[in-house]
Order: sequence, then structure tokens, then C-alpha cells
Amino acid sequence: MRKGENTKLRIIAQSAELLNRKGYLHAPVSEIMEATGLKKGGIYNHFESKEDLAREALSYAVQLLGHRLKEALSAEGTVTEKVLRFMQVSQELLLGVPIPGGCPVMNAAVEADDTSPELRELAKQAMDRMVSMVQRTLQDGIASGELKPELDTEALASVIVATMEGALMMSRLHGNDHHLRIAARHITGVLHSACLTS
Amino acid sequence: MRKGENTKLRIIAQSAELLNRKGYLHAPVSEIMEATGLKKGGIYNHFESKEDLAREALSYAVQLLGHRLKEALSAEGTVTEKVLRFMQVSQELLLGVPIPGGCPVMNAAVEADDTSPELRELAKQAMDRMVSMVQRTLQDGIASGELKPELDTEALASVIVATMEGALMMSRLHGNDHHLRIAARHITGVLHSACLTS
Amino acid sequence: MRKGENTKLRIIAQSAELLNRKGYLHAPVSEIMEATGLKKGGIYNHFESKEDLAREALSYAVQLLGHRLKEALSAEGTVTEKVLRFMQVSQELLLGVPIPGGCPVMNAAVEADDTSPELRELAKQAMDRMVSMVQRTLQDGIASGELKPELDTEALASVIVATMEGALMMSRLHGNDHHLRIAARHITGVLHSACLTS
Amino acid sequence: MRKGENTKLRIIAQSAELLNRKGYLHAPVSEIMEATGLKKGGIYNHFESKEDLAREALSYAVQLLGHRLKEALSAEGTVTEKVLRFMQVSQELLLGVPIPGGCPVMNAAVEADDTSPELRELAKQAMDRMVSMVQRTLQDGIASGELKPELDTEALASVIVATMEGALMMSRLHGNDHHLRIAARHITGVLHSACLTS
DNA sequence: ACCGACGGGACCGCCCGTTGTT
DNA sequence: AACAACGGGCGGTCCCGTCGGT
Repeated sequence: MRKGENTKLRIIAQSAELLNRKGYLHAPVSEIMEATGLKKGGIYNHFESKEDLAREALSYAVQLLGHRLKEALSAEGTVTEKVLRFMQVSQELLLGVPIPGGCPVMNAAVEADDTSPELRELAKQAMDRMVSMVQRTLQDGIASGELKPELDTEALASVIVATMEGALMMSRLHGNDHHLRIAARHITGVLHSACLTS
Repeated sequence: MRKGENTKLRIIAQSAELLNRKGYLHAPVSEIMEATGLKKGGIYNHFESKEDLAREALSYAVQLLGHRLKEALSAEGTVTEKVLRFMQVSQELLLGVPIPGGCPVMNAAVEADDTSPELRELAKQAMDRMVSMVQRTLQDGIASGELKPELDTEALASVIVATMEGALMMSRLHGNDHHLRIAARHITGVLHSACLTS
Repeated sequence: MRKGENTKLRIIAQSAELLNRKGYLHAPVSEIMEATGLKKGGIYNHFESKEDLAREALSYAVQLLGHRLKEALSAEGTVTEKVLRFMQVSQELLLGVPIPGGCPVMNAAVEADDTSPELRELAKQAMDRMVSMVQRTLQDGIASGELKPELDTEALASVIVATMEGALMMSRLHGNDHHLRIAARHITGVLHSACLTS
Repeated sequence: MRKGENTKLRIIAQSAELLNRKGYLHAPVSEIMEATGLKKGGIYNHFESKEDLAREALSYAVQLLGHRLKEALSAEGTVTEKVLRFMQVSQELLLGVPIPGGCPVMNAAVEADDTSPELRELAKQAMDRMVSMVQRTLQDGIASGELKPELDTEALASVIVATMEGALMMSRLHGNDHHLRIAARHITGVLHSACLTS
């Protein structure tokens, strides 16, 4: 890997935190300069525009989050445990792990709503992937006999993600994990009633 | 009411839509000028700063939304029906009613996260009011014998709002009400199982 | 006249000299700030863009030059004398009167050739007006019996202007009026041979 | 010739067209990079600065034009025919031959007027050479008995070049050769009356 | 109460030229 | 000899907020 490519990745990683907190479109380049230690010339060598960097930083943040979510879903345990760990990732997000500033997908979705179609599209695809990850886990649960076969996996996956995102926003507003814990408990209950053993 | 007070309210009302779409902190004053037909001097006579106007516009938008939600909850019907109408308000929001740009509470919460404590506080209080409204309705349902007495109304109200907000964000991202409809159906099911008759 | 309108005219007048010397498109706004004593905010209140100011400054410079040329052609004397005074205006231009930096029409024509169609169009129209002014004077000379009726006034007017512009450029390059004096003498001779008395 | 020297000449030749159109001082290095296919390092290895390249490109363009003019003046025919061919070179310039963007001497003269003494000096010398070329041709005409001995060759050469340059500028402004054709006809007439046979 | 005009500054993007590396 | 990478800074434009005038 060339030296420059390394620098580009470093810019993306160091910018992602800043942009996820201050806004992918609204954070000024001057702060990106501070965060990376580079001057404008050094930054614009790797990105065509600020929005180009914003896209890459969002993709990076989404990737970070995706890895955490995939870990949560792929570890040992029942489907209920897996989804519970999935919900707990949003509690990590509340604490700034793997990236401070909350859920990058929600941030980009709200910010880019009317202004930046490209960012919006990225957020949309990331959101779809999150739902699909949960849905596949639910389908696995049906296949393994843990969940009822008649379960509407697509709908439940949508509800799980929506609840998690909404509760995360509310918890960030309050500065504690109260709403997130409630949401996790609720989803746990829903899953229990979806089990064959129930 | 003085004439000047009237103008101030007109500025707020005409700015609220713009700010809810473009961002309460990021929409430039020039666009506020266009939306109101006033010049800068005419605006700054009524507000100390742009953020002052942003706060008032957010309060106005929250108030608009609150009225719609109160209507939904206070109309005739069972608690389940009331909460269902509550969820449908977010479908109206998707269409731009009573204000375009999505839920003002979520918008302000995401945007003001790190930058503006005042806006954040406003959003927090508005969010709490939304939860309280639902919670009171649920408590009324218990009092009327419609819902089980052991129901954790505070938790369920939190889940309802979280689901609605998350699903609205996802639906706005997709440009249709798919996720919102799923969320409404889910909440309906949850309420059914919370009824004494179930 | 409002105060602002006055300021706008002052900006144009004070910028015209600068732009005619440094280039209507290439002079930086910072130098316009210095020349006018205004800050950027004060300048951009009166002009939509730098090119907008450039157009107005060019029009102003062309107007200044046009007045001098009209004076030269409208004063007393024979057609030959009038045209000779017309040629002498370019000697004034060499000295910076009425505006330093040479002929604004030529400057704009050369500078805006490929880059700015609007400036080019302005220069074109100004050039046409210059030729027309001379042509009308020649036609008057025919009408008064001073010049031969068969004279191609349009062609001679074109030649007079072309010679003047070319000689001005050459004289500016040399820093003296040598080529301009030769050109004036040449045109004088041509006019003499176009007189009925010759 | 070394390989590096070859590259340098290639840069000059490929830049000359661009610089003659966009301005010898104002064309950005990025466009020179595009025109040559080289990166900045590859260019700055051969030139100390952008203005250094500008000087060389101007010299190159002037050389190209000089060759065309010398061809026109050295071909067979009477002095009148030679000068007419000289004038026709400016009609070629109008079409972009041997270089697009008009007369490089005029371009450099107008552009470098106040800003770049070196470029101005180059243009001045080139202009003098053009006049001298014509003057020598006229002197040859006197020596051969074609032109009147009392002819002021220096003055007529100056007029010929001035008319050509001015008419070229006017023709470029209009996008056709109207003024150039008039100028050529005029000079032809002047030369006829300078012939002994007239 | 509203507007016009202006200051002072931040914004992004591009500029030219140098350095280190290959 | 060519390029990738970067610094340091200027480019035009737009920003918010103030102040005098009406």
C-alpha cells in the first residue's frame, strides 16, 4: 500500500468521529484539518470535495457499526440472546463505541434528508443492511426450530431496528440508557412470545 | 396583540417549515428572509439571534405536532384505537403534515446533539411530553378496565414513541410508509395482548 | 439618489481604473477592496458577483472613452481635423486619460476572448459604436461636400479604428507615442486623398 | 538532443496553445498538466516557475508566427503581393493557424502590460521584429524599383502591422474576417499608390 | 418597525511551488 | 526524470449581526 493511501484512510478514520458528531455536511474543513493534522492541500489531494470525504467517512462509520452488529449476531447463543446483544450495541453507541455521536445511519438520514441525495442513499442502503442482518438471524431461528415458523421476519426485523434507533435517540437526548433498556426489555419480551416454547 | 407581535408570529410560522427541513441551526438567514419576505433588519428586530429564532420555531413546530397528537389521543374510541391514531400522526408527518421535514423533535435532537444545549433541552422536554401523553392514555385505559392493571405504562409509552420515531426515520429514508405501517401493526398487536379481554 | 446607489457608482468608478490595468476578470477582489476602501460585505451588497462588477466597470470605462471620442468628433473643424482629434484620443489613452491601462475595449476583447461571453459581447458592442461614430462623421463629410461621394465610409471607419487600436497597443508596448503619431499621420494622408479638393 | 530536452520542448509546444488562449500568466498549472499529460513535478523539473514556462511558450508561439510571416514575405511576387500575403497570415490566425487564440504578441502585450516586465519585453521585441520584417521588404521594393524611393518605409511598416493587429482584434471580436478583409484591401490600395507605376 | 448598507470573518476550493520517493 | 504528497496561502462567495436612517 502506498503512503498516500494510508494517509487517506487515516483522514477518513479521524474525520469520521468528528463528522458523526458535528454533522457529515456541516462540519467545517478547518476542524477536519485540526483532527487530521493536515492542511487543506493535504486533504484535497485525497478527496475531490468535502462531500466526497463525508461519503467516505459515513461509509467508514457504517462499516464500523456493521462489524459490531455482525459480531453481536454471530456469537454463540439463542436468537433471543443474539438480538439482545444486537440491541446492546446501541447502548455502546450511547457511550461512543465504536464511534461517538450516535448512530451514523440516523445522523446521516436526518441531516441529508433534503440536501444531499448521495449521503441519503448511503444511509438508506446501510439501514437496509441492518434490517437484513436481523431478518436473517430471525430466519435462522425459524430454521433451527427456536422461533415459530409463521413469524413475519421482515416485519419483526423492521420493528427491532426502528425501536433501537428511536430509543437510542431518546436516550441520547436524556444522557442515560433508560429508554434503551426499556426497548431492549420490550424486544426481549416480543421474542419470547415468538418462541415455539412459549 | 400588538401588530409587531403579529409579525413575530408570522416569522416563526413561516420559518418553521424551512428550519424543519434544512436544519434549525444550519438554514441561512437569507432563506429565512425569502420565506418571510422580510429583510434582515425586519427579522432581527424580533429575535436576538438566529438561534433565538430557531428555538421559537422549534417550539412552534413542536406545538403543531403536539396538537395533532393530542387530537389523536383525545378522540373517541378504545385505547388501542387512540394509540393507533397516535401512530398515524407519524404517517401524516411523512406527508408533510402538520409540517414538512419529518419529526421536529427528532430533527432537533440529532442536529443539536453536541452544538446547541438550548435546542437540545427543548427537544428533550418535547420528547418527554410525547411520552407522557401516551402514558396518560394508557393509564386511562387501565382505569377504564380496558388494559391490564399490571401494565408498565411508562415503559410501553417509551416503546411506542421510540418505535414511531425510528420507523418514521426509516420510512423517510425510503420515501414510503412501509416501515411505519409495520410499526403501527406491531404496536397494535402489543396493545391487544395488553388488554384484559385477551 | 440613495446613499447606496452613490456608493455603487463610486465602486464602479474606482474599480474601473484598477480593472482596466490589471484585467477585468483577473484583478482580485482584495485589490478592489483596497481601491474602494470597502470590505467584501460592502461590495457584494451592490454586485452579484465579481464578473457583474467587471461588466459594470467595463461599461463605465467604455462610456468614459465614448464621451472623449464624441467630443473629438463633434468639435468644430473639417472632417480631417475631427478624425485627427479622434486619433489623438488614443494618445491621451496612452497617458492614462480618461482611464489608465490602455483602451478598455481592446483590453476586454483580448482578455474575455474565450472565457467570458458577456464581457466579450460588451466589448463587441462598444467596438461597433466606435466604428459607427467615425462612419457617421465621414458620411457627414460627404454630405457637406468635403469628401468624395464614392468613399466607402464603412470600410474607412473600420480602418481608422483598427489602425488606432493597433498603434495604441504598439505604442503602449514601447512606452512612447511613436507608432501612434505615425498612424495619425497616415490616416491624415488617407483622408486628404479622400477629399474632393485633392 | 537529450531526452529531457525533448520533453521540455513538448511541454512548451503543448502549452503554447493553451496559454495563448487562456492567457500566458493566468492559465493555471492544472490545465498545463492536462494539456501535457504530465504531473506538476514533471513540469517543474524543466521550468523554474510558471512564468518561466510562460516566457518560453510565448517565444515559441512568436517563433511559429514569425515563420509564417517570413514565408509570406519571402515567396515569389511583387512587394504588394508579399505584403498582401503578410496580411493574410492574420486571417489564418483568426482560424487558429499556426496557433489558436489570436496573435500571441498582442495577447502578451495586453496581458503583461503592468504585471510582467519580462513578458512585456518579449512581446516588444517580437513586435519590433514584425515591423522590421515588413520594412525590409518595403526597402527591397524600393531597391528593385517597384516602390517610390521617397517612401517612408519605417512608417508604412508600422502602419501595416498596426492595421493588421487592430483589424485582427476586431475580427476576433465579431467572429468573422470582415474587418481583416477591409484592412487588407486598404493596405493593398496604399501600396498601389506607393508604386512607381502609379 | 422595517430596510439598506456595511464590517468582519468563515466558508470551500484552488492556487503555486517544494520535497521526498521511486 | 517523473510523480505523489503536502504546505501555506489566496481565490470568490456567503455568512451573521449591527447600525443609521426613515
